[in-house]
Amino acid sequence: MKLYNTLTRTVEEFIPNEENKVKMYTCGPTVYHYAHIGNLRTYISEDIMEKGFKFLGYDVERVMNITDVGHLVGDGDSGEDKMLVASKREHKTSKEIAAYYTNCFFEDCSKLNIRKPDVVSNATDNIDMYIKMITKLIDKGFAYISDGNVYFDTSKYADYYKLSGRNADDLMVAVREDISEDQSKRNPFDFGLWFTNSKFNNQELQWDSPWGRGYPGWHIECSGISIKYLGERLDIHCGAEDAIFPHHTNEIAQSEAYLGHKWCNYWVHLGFLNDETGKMSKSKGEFLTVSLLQEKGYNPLSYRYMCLNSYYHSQLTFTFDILAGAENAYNKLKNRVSKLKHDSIDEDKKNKYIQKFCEAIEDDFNTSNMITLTYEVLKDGDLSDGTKFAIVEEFDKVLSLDLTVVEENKVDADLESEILTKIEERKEAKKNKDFALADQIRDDLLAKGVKLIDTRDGTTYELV
RNA sequence: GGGGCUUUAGCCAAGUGGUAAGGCGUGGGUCUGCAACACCCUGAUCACCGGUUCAAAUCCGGUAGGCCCCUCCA
Repeated sequence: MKLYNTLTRTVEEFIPNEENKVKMYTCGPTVYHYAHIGNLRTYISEDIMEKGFKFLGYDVERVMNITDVGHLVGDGDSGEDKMLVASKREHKTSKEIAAYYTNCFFEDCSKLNIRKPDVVSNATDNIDMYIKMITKLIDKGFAYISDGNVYFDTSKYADYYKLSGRNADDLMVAVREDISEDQSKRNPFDFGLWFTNSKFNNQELQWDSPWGRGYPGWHIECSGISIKYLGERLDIHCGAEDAIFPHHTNEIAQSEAYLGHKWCNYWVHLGFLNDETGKMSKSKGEFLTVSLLQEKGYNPLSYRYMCLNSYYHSQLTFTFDILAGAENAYNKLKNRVSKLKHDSIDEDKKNKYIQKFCEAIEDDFNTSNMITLTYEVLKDGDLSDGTKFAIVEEFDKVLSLDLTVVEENKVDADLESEILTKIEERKEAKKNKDFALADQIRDDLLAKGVKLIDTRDGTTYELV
């Protein structure tokens, strides 16, 4: 199994801590608003990883957090906590906001056939763990208290920059105009572990701690939840590429300082989905949600197909033209599978393709080649239809494109008999060379959403 | 200012040393009363310059463009 590791910037052979077992942690969403399809791309990729490992026979334990506290609003830090803004906007409590958008998030995931991880944990449900970690970090000298807040001292942790490949001298402090430097820190890149005295004073969610009533910093959340549920040695930590610095950098520092040994061996970063102007965001341009795609008539799985057509590590640009192309390809592919007869299955030939599919998984989750392989199967004149179908069914355990799922004919009995009558009438009209009538019948049905398909064996229909 | 990633046909995209997978679209054809569907055929020397090599899209150096990050983001 080959995997690109951000720690070394190379593709490495994946060796888990425990044989045949993968412990993976995946950074989850901040639930103050709907997820856009760029957010969801990350979870599609992680879903492929989880299912890919399982397909290869690994026992996968996967954990995801839900960030329901401690995030700032907008692009600057002049505002308030994101959860708070949402609660004001919608006249709900932070808890209600989080519950509502968490639910929406998993509904979107479901539409994209993203499996819900085994363990999903709210940031606010693990406060005791953060306090335990912060206490130990202070005891060990890695953290200090200043102006009521607890900070991690980056100067005490030698390998602080190993993930990001940067160094302290070259980093700019508060590089963005709308961000001011926190004067309470000893070193400019120290980060907050616990706040009792933040610049955002009306934080709704607060907890008692040894340092006073307050709330946790963002980074401690992922470390805490990961260690709590997956233990001291993690195999894979996933997240989007923008989290490399500072989020994942800080996670490594605080976790390894806390544990006293190496924490995670493989860091996997998912490429962004950009729009034509660059990074997709909720405040800029069209807010692209799964629901919006559906309103525009697209199948969410076309978007999944679009994502799987490329390498998870690369950036991808979204336009509706590209999505339309993907939808076209997806529909054609699914259509071909649906026409396969369910005859005999040749297990040997099937296994050869399964083997090739495993090789694509082992090639750092080469989803593009998984799809290509699907086309190869369908084209292979040496395979029976039943064998092809059985192979595609196996592939779809990872691809999750519903390739072998037959859409239910949502036609009620009355409409069906009407359609069949019309088809007979049209057949009669064609026989009498009354093509005007034949075309009229075809157009009438199409207006009702019923598309006729003429074949050598007669006329069938499908709903459009 | 610094760090990282990236550049393959109209579009999406695979490919990490041996003369460019796959898909969408286009064009042509078969089928059809016509059309749709389906099927067949159809396209690039890999941003540019230089180097290493018998041999480079693939390695090295440089130039140009794009994207991400530098205390909110998937």
